[in-house]
Amino acid sequence: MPCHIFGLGFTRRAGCGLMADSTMSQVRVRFAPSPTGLFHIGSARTALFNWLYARHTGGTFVLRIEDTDTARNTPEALASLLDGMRWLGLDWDEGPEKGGDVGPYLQSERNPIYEEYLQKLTDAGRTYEQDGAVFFKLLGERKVVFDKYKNADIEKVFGEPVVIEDAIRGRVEKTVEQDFVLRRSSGDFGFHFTNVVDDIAMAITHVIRGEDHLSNTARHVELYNAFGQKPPVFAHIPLILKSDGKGKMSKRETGAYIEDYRTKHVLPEALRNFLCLMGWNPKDNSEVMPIEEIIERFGFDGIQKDGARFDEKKLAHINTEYLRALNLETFAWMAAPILTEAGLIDESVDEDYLQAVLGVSQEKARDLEGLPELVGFFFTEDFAIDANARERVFKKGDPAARLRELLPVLQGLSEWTAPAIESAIDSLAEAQSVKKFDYFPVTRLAVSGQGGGPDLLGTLEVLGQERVVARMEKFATTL
RNA sequence: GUCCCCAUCGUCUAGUCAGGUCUAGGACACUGGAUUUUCAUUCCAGCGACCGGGGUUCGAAUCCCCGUGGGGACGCCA
Repeated sequence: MPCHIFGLGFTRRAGCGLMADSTMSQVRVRFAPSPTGLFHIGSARTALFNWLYARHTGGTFVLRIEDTDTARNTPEALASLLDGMRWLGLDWDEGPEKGGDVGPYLQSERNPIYEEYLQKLTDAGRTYEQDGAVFFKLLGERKVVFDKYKNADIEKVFGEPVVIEDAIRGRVEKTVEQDFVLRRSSGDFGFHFTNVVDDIAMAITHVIRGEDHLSNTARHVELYNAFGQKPPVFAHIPLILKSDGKGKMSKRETGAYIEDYRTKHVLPEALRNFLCLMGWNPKDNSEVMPIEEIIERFGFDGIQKDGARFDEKKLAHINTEYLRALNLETFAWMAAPILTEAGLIDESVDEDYLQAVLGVSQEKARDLEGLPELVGFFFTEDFAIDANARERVFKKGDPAARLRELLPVLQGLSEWTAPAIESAIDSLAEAQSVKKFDYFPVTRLAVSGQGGGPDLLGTLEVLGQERVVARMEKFATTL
């Protein structure tokens, strides 16, 4: 069967098979980053939207590494990228480590393919060489004009505008005014060329990328036209803007890298959910929802046109919601390394005790990052008494007296459970004609050094009678 | 400077394509109140926006034009 997706009559490549008959309408999207730095939040969102669209349509998600800039690529950047993708749960169907029928998936290994395509352009008279580089020759009238931005005379081409069919923005017309480089004098191929060639060779049907590429797209359509190829559906998604000030979220912005969120122990599912909401929404006020539901509902018509400012407070909120929703086993599994890292526990920790601590603490935790601070007193006798908390506690009533009254009661308690402790305090309060409330703050301060924290009765139960009594006695000596 | 995209609460957004149901809805943040052992949680309430000006229309957040504002691109980077 002739391969008709290559208009210029290429020999059949592996990719052609994918386009045969019944799978003709199969969606194929790609994420095509260049490994030149840490995995950026904006890139991650682009990857996410491609992934969502592929999963939504049952299509294929291709990961292609655009590493043609040999001077800037690093193996670390590639590792950061693949790691970040995995961390966010964005699995690719074809690409590095995975293979596929239209590989290789590293542009640095695709030179023969580029040579072949370049030859077609040359045969069609659409290229020329200048200063050792190969340029794409636009069609149209040429004039040398003064360019104010570049402050120089340049040759401009006045040709027909190109039409971009954008799934989000509609029909966009733009004229490409200058020839551009296909192959650099170094011998490396340029971005516009490799990007388009690969999208053709990999049978990409939808190009979902940041709006910053919209003006490049005109050049790309010129190439598609020159190749006699029908351009894919473009979908230019809005940029993520920095949370304050001007401009898009760029390098060196706080929170610009996926790595930042990993070190802060943000839950990947929470970050992913938040990122879904940056420029897309399901139109019915739903926000926090399982990824399966987002996949189900994702589509171009829910995508916003203007840039979205990054709001870390909303991310924090969504992260808290995910954290609270975790079952105890998962919560414990995630918490253990963080507590270990903070030096609070080691391998010798009693698993049941750890579970009990986390059980009473989970509903108070806002994030995993702050967990060591929240539960530190469970694991050491060497905790500080918070000065502000102490001041507040001693501001009203006679907490010292309450502590001295409660101490013997707790000491003599035969059943050490939260309900038993509570009823003991109830009886004591009644006998002393004070409110039960009066016993709590000072007790919390004595056993934890804090003014707030996990449920007090639960905390006492988990801590155990011996330690509670000892801590109260120790605290009493400071009064 | 040129070209392209965009324009609803402080922020993310619904509503705009098919004009009336919008005294513009939700969420985050903020403020107040209730509950509570807690500067936690939960609940309730409040605050708070259609960028401006023209036009079309009985009627415009919604359509058109012009301003203005924001974003992006203008590399032998991707």
